[in-house]
Order: sequence, then C-alpha cells, then structure tokens
Amino acid sequence: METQYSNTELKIRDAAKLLFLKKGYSATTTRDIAQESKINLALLNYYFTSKRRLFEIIMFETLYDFLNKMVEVYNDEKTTIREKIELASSKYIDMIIAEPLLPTFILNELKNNPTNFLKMPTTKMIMKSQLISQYKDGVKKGIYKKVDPIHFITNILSLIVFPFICSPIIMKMEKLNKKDFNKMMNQRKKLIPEWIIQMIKK
Amino acid sequence: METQYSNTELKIRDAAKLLFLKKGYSATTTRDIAQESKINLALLNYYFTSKRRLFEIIMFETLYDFLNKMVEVYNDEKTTIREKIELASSKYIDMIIAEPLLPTFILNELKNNPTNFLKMPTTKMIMKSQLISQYKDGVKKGIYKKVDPIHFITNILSLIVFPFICSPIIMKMEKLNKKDFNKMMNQRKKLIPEWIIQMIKK
DNA sequence: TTTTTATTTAATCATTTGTTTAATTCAATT
DNA sequence: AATTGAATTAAACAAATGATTAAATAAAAA
Repeated sequence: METQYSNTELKIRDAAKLLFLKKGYSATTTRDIAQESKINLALLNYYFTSKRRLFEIIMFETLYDFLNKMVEVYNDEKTTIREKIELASSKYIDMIIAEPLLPTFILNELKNNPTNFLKMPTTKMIMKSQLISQYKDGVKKGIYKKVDPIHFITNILSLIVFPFICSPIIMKMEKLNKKDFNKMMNQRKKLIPEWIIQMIKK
Repeated sequence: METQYSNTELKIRDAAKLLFLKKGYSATTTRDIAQESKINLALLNYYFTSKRRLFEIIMFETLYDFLNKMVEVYNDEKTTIREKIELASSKYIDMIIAEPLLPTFILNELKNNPTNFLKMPTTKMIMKSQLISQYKDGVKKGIYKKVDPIHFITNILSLIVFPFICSPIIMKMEKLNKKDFNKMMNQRKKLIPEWIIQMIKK
C-alpha cells in the first residue's frame, strides 16, 4: 500500500477533497480545484482524466478510511460492550471534530450513488461484529431487552453522528459558537455510553 | 394565507421541489425543471425571475412547514412528556416516510446557507417549549437526571431523524428493501419514547 | 552532451446552462 | 368584432464549464 504520489497530484487531491466536502460534487468546478491547488487546469485531466474520476477516487478513499476506523472498534476481542461504546463515542467524536464535513458528505453522496457503498467490504461486517454478538449474548442471558440489533447499532450511530449533521441548527437554537458546540460534543463522549446501556438494560 | 397560484406556476413549483430535493440545487438545471413540469423553459424566469429565487421560495416554504409541524407537538399544554415524545416519534416518522428526501435536503442546504434558518421564528421557540420546561421541572423534582436540555432535545431528534438519513447504509447492512425499512421505522415509534424516558430517568 | 520522456502551460474547443428577446397565441374586456 | 394585456413559444445570447491540444519546459536516460 505504498503508493507514491507526485507533488502536484497530491495538491490536486487535497484541494479536491476540501472542495468536494465543502460544496459537493456539482457545485465544485474544475477551475475551483485548479485555483485552490494552484495548478494549471489541464493538470487535473492529465493526472485524473476527468472530474468524475477524481471524485470517485477521493470518494472511495474517504469512505474506506471512515468505515475502517468505524469497524475497528466494534471488533476488539478483549473489550466489553460498555468499553466498546465508550471507545466508539470517544473515537468517532474526535474524528468528526477533526473533519466536521465528513458525515454530511458521505451521507449525501451516498444517497446519489449508493453503488460506491456496495464495493465496501466493511459494510456488512458491522452486523457480524463482536459488539453485536456480545449484545445478542446479553439478550440470551436476560440482561438486555430483546430488540433487533439493527436498532441497537442505529442508536449508537444516531446519538454520535446526528448532532454534527444538524450542528447549524443546534448552534442557532442555543447561540453556541463552534468551540461551545465541540465542548458539548465532548460531554457526549461520556453521556452516550450511559444512555445506550440504560436503553438496553431490562 | 390564500395565495392563488396559476396552473403552470404550480407545475413549476412541484417539479422544482421534487428535483431540488432529489438532486440538490447545483445538480438541478433549469431545463430539468422545464422538462419535468412540461413547461417552456422561459416560463421559469417569467414566473420566478431566476433559478436562485425559485429555489429560495421553495426552500423557505419547505423549511417553514417542517418546523411548524415540529414545534406544534412540543407546545401542547395538556400532554405529558411521555405523550409528547410518543406524538413526536409518531408524527415525524409518518411525515418523513411520506417525504423521505426532506431531512437530507434541509440539513444539506442549511449547511450551505444557514441564513435561511435565521429567518425562521420557530427555531428558538423549541428551547422555550412546554416539553423543555416539563423536563426542567422533572429535574428539579429529582425524577430526571440533570443534563443540559439541549442533549435531551438532540437525542429525540437523533433517534427519529438519523435513521432516515443513513437509510441506504441500514438497508445495505441488513438487506432490507424500502418496505422493510419503513416497517423498522414504524417499530421505532413505540421504542423511541421508551428509550428516551429510560435515558433521563434516575 | 544529446536524446528521450515526463510535466507544465496557455490557448482553445464543444457543451451546457441561466437568462433574455421578440414573436405568437390565448383570454378577458370593451 | 376589436382591443388589450397576460401567457406561451422558439430561438438565441453570453457566460461558465469540462476537456483537449500543441507547444514549451524540466527531468531522466543514453
């Protein structure tokens, strides 16, 4: 996996990712990308043949990295359910604070082109992860309520990711700036595991 | 509020809303709209002066209707917290099942243009609603845990809305079709109130 | 150094896209 | 029936946009 990119190729990648995340595919022009990366317009096609191809490359990489980081946590053999949820909350929130445009971008371009997601091997792995079998065990033992695991995993994701997606609304409602909002999300790192556990407990 | 639209004006509105919701602003062309509504291209500018203006009109109406339906539930004087959450779950889920592209559209175009949201009077009303003061009362009485109400309201919205936004992912993970997915969301109408109550209970 | 290959540039092409114009049709009023 | 204003149409314009070309420069190989 040690692909070597030329300097200009990297500059184009970075600029394109930034703009695609910020404005989406259609609203981003090749000239925008050329300007942002300070390269000649023709170099975009020289290195990536077309805008569409450039987008798909970036889309794939972004999705791949994101999903990998997600699944990692769920499959740790040694940790308990609670620890996994704590880790997930903490890691995902950090991850999205570092790259806040990610969720909207992924969910958006996914809606337009769900095919890209099919190619990702990690997608189905989530439902077969350690976390899910630990939850099913708990149900069998009568510790947890019996609810379809899809709700369980959906709830975790919802409580972590959704606030970022509607951050403009939250910030407006509560007159928060970005720093305040991030503080709020950092609080949630501890709150979400508590909530989730309480939700499933009998 | 009895604005009268001509027939063609309505046709343009409907087609535009459909396309803007499905593909977003930039990916929708004026010719797309003309074709979808079966009107002459020039009529778009005749009735709405520009694509941008047409978009803003539709955006405003959509947002306005959406927010109004939301706040309605939270401000009922007679219902309990539990009933409000039950009503919210039920009503919002029905609403989004009927118009599944709504959440992504709103959250998306909001990110690009948060100004539109400022104009909405209903935004700040949520944090001053009956629901919130009932929750604060519960905290005072020691029935509920003391957590910033913004988390409370965020959680309700997250559990209701987020699954729709990431429905392509959920459907892929569980091999569901649209009907299955809606069934899952209908289950959540009863589950979400339980979960929320358990989350806040001491 | 010379030759060859890879990279970069400015200019241009062909479509697409938002908008306008001028002519035409339709509907209501006199 | 004649007139007037609104609604509709086909055609075209100008700017934007994705892509290509051919020439120029830099880097690598001979």
